[in-house]
Amino acid sequence: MDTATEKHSLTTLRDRLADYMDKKGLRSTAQRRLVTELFFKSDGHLSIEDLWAKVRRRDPKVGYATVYRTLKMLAESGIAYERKFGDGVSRYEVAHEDEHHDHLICTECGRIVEFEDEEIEKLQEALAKKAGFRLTRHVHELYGHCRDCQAKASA
Amino acid sequence: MDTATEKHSLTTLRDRLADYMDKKGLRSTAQRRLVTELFFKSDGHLSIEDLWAKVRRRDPKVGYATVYRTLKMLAESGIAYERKFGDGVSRYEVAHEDEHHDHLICTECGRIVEFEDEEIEKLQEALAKKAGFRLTRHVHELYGHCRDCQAKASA
DNA sequence: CTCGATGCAAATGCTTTGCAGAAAA
DNA sequence: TTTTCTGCAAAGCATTTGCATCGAG
Repeated sequence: MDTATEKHSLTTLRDRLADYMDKKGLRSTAQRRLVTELFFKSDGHLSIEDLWAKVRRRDPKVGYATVYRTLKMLAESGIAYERKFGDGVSRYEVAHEDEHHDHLICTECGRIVEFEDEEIEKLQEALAKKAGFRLTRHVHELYGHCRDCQAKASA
Repeated sequence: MDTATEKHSLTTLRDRLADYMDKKGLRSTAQRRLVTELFFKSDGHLSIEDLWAKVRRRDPKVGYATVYRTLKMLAESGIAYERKFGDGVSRYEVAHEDEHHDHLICTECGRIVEFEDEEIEKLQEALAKKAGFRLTRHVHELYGHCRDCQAKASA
């Protein structure tokens, strides 16, 4: 494992991407550099539309399909995760190595909070094994109202 | 709570539905009776398409939209759950009172196995509380390969 | 030069809806 | 008769893709 300071650095992400593109013979274009940079710097959980908006502030000529295809590339390379929460829109987030988390989603304001729980991971692994399954991935999303929205509701 | 013997009976489901339709002023039609009966008798996790196929074996004139709208009605009444697993298709299953379960899904053959885990439920409730969330629902899906598909793969 | 990448527009795939005719109540 | 329901076809909507053109290597 990397040291704590460089574990989540942008440099690491850029290197991983460069390796992947090199191996696959993919080309480095101005559009791809723009899309990936803005993606890496974002908070995560962006829809294609969200990222496209950011990209177009810098270069209005970039097409939706390019952002779409670049995010797909990031997902295939393992640098991004593609998530579908309940609203029918795909969202993407940076996939930091050796880190895994799930999500709490506020159905009032759309806020997304990440969580990790070793205990739950172990239980689900054990339970899958008992059912004869070998797990490859899982989806664990908790929907509800965040503190702020509860306060607003009772005000 | 009902006695164990009638807890999951079709009679109970039919009664719950009758109550709901009565309260809402919804009408009992031949199509709705056919769709709901076939749905109640099925194993669960049916797509609209799946149920439509069953319905049309009995009455080829029933339209897709009628099955769609009837399932929506069942979901709104709380008699069915609408689920979206990774494949972009909505699936419906009977929502038995006082029972909750999550799913193991084989990404090879599509098999769906239900599971329940008190421990996990408690942990996620605790964790949500700590984050200031009041939970309304959750999605917990475990994807992997079932025993049969593992066997096939190594054969 | 060559082959992959881009931008646009059109195609998908599923869900949802408008509407005229059919049928409960 | 009045109001809801049905079936069909069309509209929505996010995601994907075909293709002529552009540009990295």
